[in-house]
Amino acid sequence: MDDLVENIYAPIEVGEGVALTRTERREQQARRILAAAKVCFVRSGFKGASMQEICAEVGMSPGALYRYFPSKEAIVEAICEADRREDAVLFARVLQEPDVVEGLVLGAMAHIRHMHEDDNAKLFAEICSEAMRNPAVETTCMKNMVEVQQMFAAYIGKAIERGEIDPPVGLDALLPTLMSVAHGMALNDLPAMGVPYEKLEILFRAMVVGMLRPTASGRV
Amino acid sequence: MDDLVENIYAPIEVGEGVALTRTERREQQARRILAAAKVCFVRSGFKGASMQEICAEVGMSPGALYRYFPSKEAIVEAICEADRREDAVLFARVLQEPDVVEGLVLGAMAHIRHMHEDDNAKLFAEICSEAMRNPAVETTCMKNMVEVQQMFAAYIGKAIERGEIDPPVGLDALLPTLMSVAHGMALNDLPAMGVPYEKLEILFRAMVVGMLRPTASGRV
DNA sequence: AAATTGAGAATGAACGTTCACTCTTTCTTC
DNA sequence: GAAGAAAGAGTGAACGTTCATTCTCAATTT
Repeated sequence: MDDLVENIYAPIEVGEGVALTRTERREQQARRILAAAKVCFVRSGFKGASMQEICAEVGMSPGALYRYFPSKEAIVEAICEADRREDAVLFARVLQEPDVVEGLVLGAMAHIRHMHEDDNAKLFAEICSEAMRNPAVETTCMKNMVEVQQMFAAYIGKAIERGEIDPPVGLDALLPTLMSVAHGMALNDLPAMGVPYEKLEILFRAMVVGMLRPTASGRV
Repeated sequence: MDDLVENIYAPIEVGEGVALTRTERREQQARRILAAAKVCFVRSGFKGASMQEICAEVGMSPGALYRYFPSKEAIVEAICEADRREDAVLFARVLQEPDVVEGLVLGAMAHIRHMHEDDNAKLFAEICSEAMRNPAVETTCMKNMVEVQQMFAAYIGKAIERGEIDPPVGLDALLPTLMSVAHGMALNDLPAMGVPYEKLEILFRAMVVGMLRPTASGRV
């Protein structure tokens, strides 16, 4: 971290003397800025963190930083975009689990685990409130949510067709509710509040069973 | 709203020519400021809303406003305090319901309904992210949460003693989880997303039944 | 030589807060 | 109960600071 100042034009993370192309270096610098900005936003909030604070965190002058991002708003949007994408990728793994109840438990637990690590819950809380008044961020969140929701709708829909589960309400009500439940558990960072993962899993499974109502024929 | 400017010393909301005492007037002005500040904070966020914006919303000069609150921070804290208290009062009603499952359903639905109205969900999202870095707000939220949680712990604990329910985990894990679930459903403002109250209620009841496991003897 | 990357001072707008002041109400004194 | 002093409520310009952003220029790479 400290030796970055020594030679500012040297490759940033030198791995066995590998030289970086111009565009590679540019991308690496941009990533460095985003990582530092995330730290600042978690610490001070989107509005509360100043460009100077971010500059200090990256170890870069304002002039240099503005070569990579045209505005603070652009950094905020890039961070939200990246965070939401990370989340969507996490959920995608679920689809491989044949048992739909276990699939949802797996997905929720991965989500909660992810939020618990690296201050992601704090960032997510910030994104949620920002999305309520920043149209660009709102669009990003909406797009992500719809994407994840459609994915799960197909996953759960197939289980219904196979007759494995029999939910008391339609998918259009079931899915937003399921997601908001997982959302709440992740946002509150229950592991940080002393609730162990195992108990969380037991409870979430109980909830999912209650909502999906697995049929006798669906049981393994 | 407009005629407030005509005579600045007249009672603010004149009801049948009733004159207000000094302190009554002061309290009324303070409430007026808080109401206007809430509108601004929902619109622009705690950091995003300026004192000028709040002044314009109340129809008051900065000098006057600072007679009622010593700082912007004080207004933020007062708003958070009031919102959390409102929430706690709402939950308190639940305790009168003898059936514990119905009590929790009632509480959660009231909570969700309350959040859906008056932009309370937006304010709550703001409070959540503020609580993560503002110690004063964090304390307010914590105190409120502990209070509500203890109330519910006693309520559910008694039902366990009576043998009406048999949850798979202890109260220390059950309560935070239950609360974060209701929290998530309220924060996401599911009614605004097109999920009707009735279906929400069906799903929440199914979840609670799954988590509390009512016994045969407890059934009505 | 041309282009890229960076530093860091400078810029103007906006911020929270304070100030000197005016107007209204209340209290005191006769 | 009228006159005058004291206190309270409100105004809006002004203050010092901080903000996001830009500008000028030097160092480095191609």
